Amino acid sequence: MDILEDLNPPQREAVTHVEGPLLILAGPGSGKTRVIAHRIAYLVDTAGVAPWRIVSVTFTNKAAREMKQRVVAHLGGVASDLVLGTFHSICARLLRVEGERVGLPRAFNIYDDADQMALLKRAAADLGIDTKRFKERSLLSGISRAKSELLTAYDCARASHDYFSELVARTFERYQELLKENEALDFDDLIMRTVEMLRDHAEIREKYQERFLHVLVDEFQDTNIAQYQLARMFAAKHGNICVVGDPDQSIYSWRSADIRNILNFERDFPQARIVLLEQNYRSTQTILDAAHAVISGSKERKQKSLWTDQGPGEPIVTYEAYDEEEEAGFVANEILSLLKGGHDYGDIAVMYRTNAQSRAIEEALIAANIRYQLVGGTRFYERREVKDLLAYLRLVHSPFDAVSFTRVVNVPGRGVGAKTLADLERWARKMNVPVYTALQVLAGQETGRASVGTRAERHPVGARQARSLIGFLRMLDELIDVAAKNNLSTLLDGVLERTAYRRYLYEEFEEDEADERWANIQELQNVAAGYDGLAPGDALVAFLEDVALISDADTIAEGESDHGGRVTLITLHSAKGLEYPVVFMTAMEEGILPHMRSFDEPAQMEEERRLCYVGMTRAKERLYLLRAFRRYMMGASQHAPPSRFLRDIPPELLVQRSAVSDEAEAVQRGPQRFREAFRRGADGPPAERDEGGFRAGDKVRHPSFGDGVVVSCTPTGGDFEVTVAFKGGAGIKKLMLSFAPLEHA
DNA sequence: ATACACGCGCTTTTT
DNA sequence: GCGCGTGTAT
Repeated sequence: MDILEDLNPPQREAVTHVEGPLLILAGPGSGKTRVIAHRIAYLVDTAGVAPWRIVSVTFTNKAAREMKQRVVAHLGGVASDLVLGTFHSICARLLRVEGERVGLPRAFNIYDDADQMALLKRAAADLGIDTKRFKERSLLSGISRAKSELLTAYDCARASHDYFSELVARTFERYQELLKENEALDFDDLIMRTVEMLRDHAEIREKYQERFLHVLVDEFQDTNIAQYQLARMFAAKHGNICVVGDPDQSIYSWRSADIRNILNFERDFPQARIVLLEQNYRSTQTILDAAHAVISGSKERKQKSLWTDQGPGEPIVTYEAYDEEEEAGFVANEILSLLKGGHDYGDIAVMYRTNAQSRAIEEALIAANIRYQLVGGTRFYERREVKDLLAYLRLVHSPFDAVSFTRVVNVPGRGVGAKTLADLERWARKMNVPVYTALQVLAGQETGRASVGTRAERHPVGARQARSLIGFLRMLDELIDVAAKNNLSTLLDGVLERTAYRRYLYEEFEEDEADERWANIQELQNVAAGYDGLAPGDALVAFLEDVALISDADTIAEGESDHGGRVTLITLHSAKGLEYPVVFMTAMEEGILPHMRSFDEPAQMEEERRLCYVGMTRAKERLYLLRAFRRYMMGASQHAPPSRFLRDIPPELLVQRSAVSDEAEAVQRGPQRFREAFRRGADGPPAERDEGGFRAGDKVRHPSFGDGVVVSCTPTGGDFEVTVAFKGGAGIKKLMLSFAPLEHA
């Protein structure tokens, strides 16, 4: 079979082991996606398995798409019969098909994080919870964690052991009621309800268990208990379950991913074949050695090696910048010379621990005129204008969706304020009907003439407000009508037209901001147009579902080597599964990587280590490990010592880069020396060495910004803020200098 | 009902 | 340094 030819022996074993459970432990860059794709092709071509009897679960939609492409390359069109997607998308599909039989509304909406928060706030408010003391976010994550272990609100209540967990249980119960009222499922529900459905309904369970001859799970180390349970249920009849993962790349425990699943797998399937993929086809030996040195610092880890026959390649470049601005400047400069050296924009990624760090990098890249794409941050589908329009579409799909209703009932403004809305909601609750129904009743009362008593006795809303509300209801009904008869583009046009959304944008925002937001809406129209081939009802369902389950990482442009490439700015988490010839890891500092929130939890510290490992192993040819001497965090400038992970890397693998060696060395030695270097740098006479630091007119030289003149120096707390005008393009910079001797020296 | 001003707490990571 | 919620003035 020719598909086996270009595989190494363990890969070949992983592909051809057809019968029975299989655990593939695959190091980074070991070709695991290829192995899965080949395995699917092998199952179909050689083992004669019908594609529709194979279910293959990936972590992101992008991974699913990639997988599909690869399988199509082997198998052609029949690949479209595969059940291939993320846990969430596969479950959503299953629930659409079977959900009605188990009591799910036929048109449920899927709530994303923001919707969940909105709902949770209501639940907390209903219960009178002091959200100053108990954060909505932690209540929600408590609920989420419970669901990912298949626990119900009732289970939680029984297991609650302190006040907080009791509160979580109570909030959970109310939150779940609200979801039901709104005809919505959250992310965790998608999994949990599917598991419950299969558990409680024998005929549905048997149907799928009979059907799924082979189950494949990628990124197994990132699955939670519920997902593992689901995979096991899928595979229960035929027992052909193949999971692929790498414990060293487990970085999602905060999302309830349970590293124990791998151990449990070995326990649940003692006869499972285990295959280790250790040969790396991605990185140079230098990068692998450094990454290995970092991950080896982890305790309780299965010893696993990584090797390549590629040779050592370039040393890893480290650099300590003065602050994040200079760090970003270094990145930009280095990118420019890489581009000159023949690299393409698409070859390069800049990675960071937290999204907030992207700003400094972005500014530097803009200044240097370097094209980039930002992954994460304010995502397209989280933009206000996009969410508004989606809320309209969701209302059309399911008018009982109160979260969407609340969002747009007064957007654009139509004179329905918070008070009116609250009155309406209270009234609806009194009658024990959804808000939408209450609104219909209200409309009936206002239009019908046979009214008894005063208006206030019927509904609690003022006349003007009632008119606005009825207008909104009529519009919604019209749109529902439009949706039934027309394609999705027409529906979206209808929404825009009837709401005069464009006018609203230009009234609400400055012109250029309105332009930008309108462009986003046009982009949304482009996406919607892609569904115009489907029947009206199906298109809306498919569109809303795709949008709810899509993540930003799914839209990363492929690093095509044409001239349209862009430098990628991405968090370490989102970078998992990707690879780039050149990788910059920024902010290799204590407090950032590892993050300060991990300091008191050894298990979390281990996860930070794995995160660092994941980042390093994204690099194919060149790796940069950068840090800044001080960094602005939460408004204040703070000194950050180098990351402990840097210390684990053998020095012979590293080369320290500096712009001007003397000064750069001073930077590394701390502010005292740095200041001296600063003074010494220029040709003028040294300023008086009084405690005030610099004086206006002092000539200075900075390792990155070059020569400059001090404009002012003002003491702020224990520090001095020095403003320097630099010659050439660097402009005026403010630098913070500290006189306190630092542990750094 | 809306518009603006002020204070507060906080930032991990995302399907 | 920013977004959010609360408070006050039109």
